[in-house]
Amino acid sequence: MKLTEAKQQFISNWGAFGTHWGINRTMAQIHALLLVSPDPMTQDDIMEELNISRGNTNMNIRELINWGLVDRVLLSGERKEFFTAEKDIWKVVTQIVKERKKRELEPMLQLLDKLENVEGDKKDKHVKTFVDTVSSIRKLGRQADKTLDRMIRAEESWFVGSLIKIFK
Amino acid sequence: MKLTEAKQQFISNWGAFGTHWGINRTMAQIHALLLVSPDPMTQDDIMEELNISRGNTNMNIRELINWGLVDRVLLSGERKEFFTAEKDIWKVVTQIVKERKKRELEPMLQLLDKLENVEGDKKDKHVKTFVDTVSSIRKLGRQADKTLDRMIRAEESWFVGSLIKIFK
DNA sequence: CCGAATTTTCAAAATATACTGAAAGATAGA
DNA sequence: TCTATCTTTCAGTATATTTTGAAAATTCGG
Repeated sequence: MKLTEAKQQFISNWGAFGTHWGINRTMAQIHALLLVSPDPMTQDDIMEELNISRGNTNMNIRELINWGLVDRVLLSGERKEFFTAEKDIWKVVTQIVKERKKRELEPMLQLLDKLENVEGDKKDKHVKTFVDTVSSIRKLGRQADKTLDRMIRAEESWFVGSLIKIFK
Repeated sequence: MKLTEAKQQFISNWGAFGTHWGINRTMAQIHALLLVSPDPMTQDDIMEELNISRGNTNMNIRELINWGLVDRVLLSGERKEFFTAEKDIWKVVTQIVKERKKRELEPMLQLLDKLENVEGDKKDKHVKTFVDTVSSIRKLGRQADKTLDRMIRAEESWFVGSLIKIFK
């Protein structure tokens, strides 16, 4: 397979993959493109390569920057802004975990804390089932939260341990 | 907070949470409802509780059954079908991991294997960056795949280890 | 086998999400 | 400061996804 075709397949599949995880197709595709591009690219480069509008490109680059996955780069002598993606996949994963934890897991845990204190008689099976379920989700969530913190700090844990051997 | 209100908040937030992870709102809400319901429910119960149509209810229940998160239950003397959700959260998580691995991770790994064999001169920096990126994603993915297998088998690993202490 | 009860299907409608492109805003060199 | 270049915004449009509801299919007791 030729590079051009391989690149297209990678980008298109990465986009589809992203949509299964609540990430919009274009954002995932821009990320994929930058991941496999050796040099920083401009908005116009990206627009052209992916056949998308200026507005769309701009919006999704910004979002990628917010997620900490893409950086703005200024090349001396160039007026335009260039963009580049972090290539160390372990860092990419860590960054995504960090953000999703903050945006989704933590608010969910706060909610569960609140819901666990529902009024009512624990002998009522409806109350009991509700409290038990919420409580077990909360516990699992808290545990995951702690573990992910450890992973982010990249100091211990099996996952980091086994992966660090491969990547560092 | 009263049970009714708590239940509603749980269901509605679980639905919103799901959408961030590529799961449709209704499916997540039905799951949430069944999770906190002590007894099996019929389609009509669910329709009424969540104010959704028969078709929608039916389709999403089926999908939850496909995911292995909900079971059809036949109560003796009852013509209607009843539905119930697995309440053991660890089993729920394992089941979701198992399915997503099969549906998303494995196909992605197959693609990456193929793409890593792109033609071309490795000294060309475009080829090199492509191959390096694909290769590092593939390696991380393979590692994750193995680890998740272990987690599914629930026989070892930090995560299981630390969680099993809490849940079993 | 009949027919009422129940479940499933799916085309059409509703809703939610993403994308475009032109205009406004910002920036930097002359 | 002025102007050409580049970036950002956002209302309108397009696309994708979800939901409805009525009709078709299935099921089960008699």
